[in-house]
Amino acid sequence: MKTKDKILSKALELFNDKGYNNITTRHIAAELHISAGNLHYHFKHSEDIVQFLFSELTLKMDTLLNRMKKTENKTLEDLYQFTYSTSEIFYAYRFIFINFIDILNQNPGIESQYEGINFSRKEEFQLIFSDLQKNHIFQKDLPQFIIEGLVEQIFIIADNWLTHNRLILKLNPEEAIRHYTLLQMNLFYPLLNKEQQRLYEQHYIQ
Amino acid sequence: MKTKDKILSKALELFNDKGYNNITTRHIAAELHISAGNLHYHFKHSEDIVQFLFSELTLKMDTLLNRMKKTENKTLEDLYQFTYSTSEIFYAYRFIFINFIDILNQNPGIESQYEGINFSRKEEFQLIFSDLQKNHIFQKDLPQFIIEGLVEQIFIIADNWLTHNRLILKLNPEEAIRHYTLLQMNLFYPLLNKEQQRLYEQHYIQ
DNA sequence: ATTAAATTAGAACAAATGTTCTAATTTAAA
DNA sequence: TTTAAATTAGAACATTTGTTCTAATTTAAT
Repeated sequence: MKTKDKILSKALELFNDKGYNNITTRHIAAELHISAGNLHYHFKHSEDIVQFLFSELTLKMDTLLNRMKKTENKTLEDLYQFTYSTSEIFYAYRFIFINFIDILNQNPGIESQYEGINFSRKEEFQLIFSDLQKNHIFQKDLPQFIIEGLVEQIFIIADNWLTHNRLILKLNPEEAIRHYTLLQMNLFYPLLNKEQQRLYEQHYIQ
Repeated sequence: MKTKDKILSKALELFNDKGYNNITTRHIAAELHISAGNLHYHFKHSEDIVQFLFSELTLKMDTLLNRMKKTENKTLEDLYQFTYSTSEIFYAYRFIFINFIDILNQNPGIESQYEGINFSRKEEFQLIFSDLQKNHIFQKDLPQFIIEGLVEQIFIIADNWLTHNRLILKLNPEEAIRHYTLLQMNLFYPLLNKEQQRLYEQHYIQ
C-alpha cells in the first residue's frame, strides 16, 4: 500500500477511535512510523486528509444510491436494506457524524458535497414512499405533515445515532448497526396498514 | 455582575456562537477586557468553566422535571409544554449538544450528571405514556417495541436537533424551537386514536 | 485609618501544533 | 548505468494554548 493510502486509512482509524479533535498530523505520522515532514509531503494541509475521507464517504453513498435508484417497485425490504447499508457506511466514517459541525467549519468545501448526498437521499426516500403508497403498504389518508416529518426524523436519527451509541448504548459495531437500522425502520411501523404491520413484526421483530 | 459570572456568561455566548472547539480562555478574557491571568484566578482549569455551565443546564432541567412530575393525569398538552421547555433550555446551552462527546471526554465528571438527567427524563416520559394509555388517548394494543423505540427516537432527536438546525435548516431561535418541538410531537401522532389525531391536527398544525 | 484578603494585569514557560526547508535516500525511467 | 524525479527524515519556525508567578491595586473588615 502506498504511503498516501496508509495515511488515509490510519487517519480514519484514529479519528474514529480517539476522536477527531484529539488527533493531529503528528499522531498519524507517529503511528505509521513516518516523519511529520513526510506526511506533509503527501498532504500539504491537514484538512486535505479530512477532505479525502469525506470524498470516500460521498463516493460510497453515491454508489449505494445509484444502485438503489435502479430498483423499481420498492418494498419495505428494499427500504430495510437501504437503511442497513447506509448505517454500515456511516459507521465506517463515524468521526464525521460525531464532529460534523467542526469539520464543516474547518473545511467549507465539504458543505456542497454533503448537500449533494442529502438531496439524493431525500429523493430516494420520496421514491420509496410513493411506491409504498402506490402498493397500499401504507395506510391511506396519511396527512402530509406526517410524511414530511418522517424524512426529517429519519435523517436526524441517521446522522446522529453514532453519537447516541457512543454516549448511551455503547453497542459493538454489529449490534449498533442492527439496532439503529431497526430504530429507523420502526418509524414506519405505525404508518403501515394492519396486514403489513403483522408482516413487519414477523420479519423484523425476532 | 461579578467577574466569575461575567466569564461564565461570555463563555456560554462564545461557545454557542463560535463553536466550543474554537474558543480558548484567552478569547473569553479578551472579549471581557480582562487578563488571562485574571480568568485563571477564577477558573483554575479551563474545563471548570464547562463544568459550571453543565451544572447550570442540569439544574434547569431538574427544576423543569420536578415541576412536571407534580402534574397528574398528564395530557398531550402537558407533553407539548414539557418538550417545548426542554427545547428552550437545550437551545440556550446548544454548544454542549453540538460537541457532547468532546466535552464528555475532557470532563469525565459530567458523565454521571448527564446520566442523572437522562434517567429522570426517561422516567418522566414513561409516566406520561402510562397516563396517555390510561386515558385512552393512545390507540390500544400498541406493541411494546414501538413504545420503547419511541423514547429512544425522541431522545436522539431532542439531543441532536441543534446540530441538524446548524447544518441543514438554519432556522432562527424561535422558529427552530417551535419546529423541532413539533417534530418530536409528531412522533406521537400515529399512535393516537382517531379522535385524538383530529384534535392534534386542530391544535398543533397551523 | 490600618490591615489583611481578594482581585487584577502582565510577564513568563512549557508543550503542542501546522508547516516549511534542506539534505539525504530511494525509485524508476532513459 | 546514469540521471532526474519522488520520497523520506529531521531540524527549525512561528503560533497558540493552558497555566503559573509576581507584583500591584482594589475591596472590605476592624
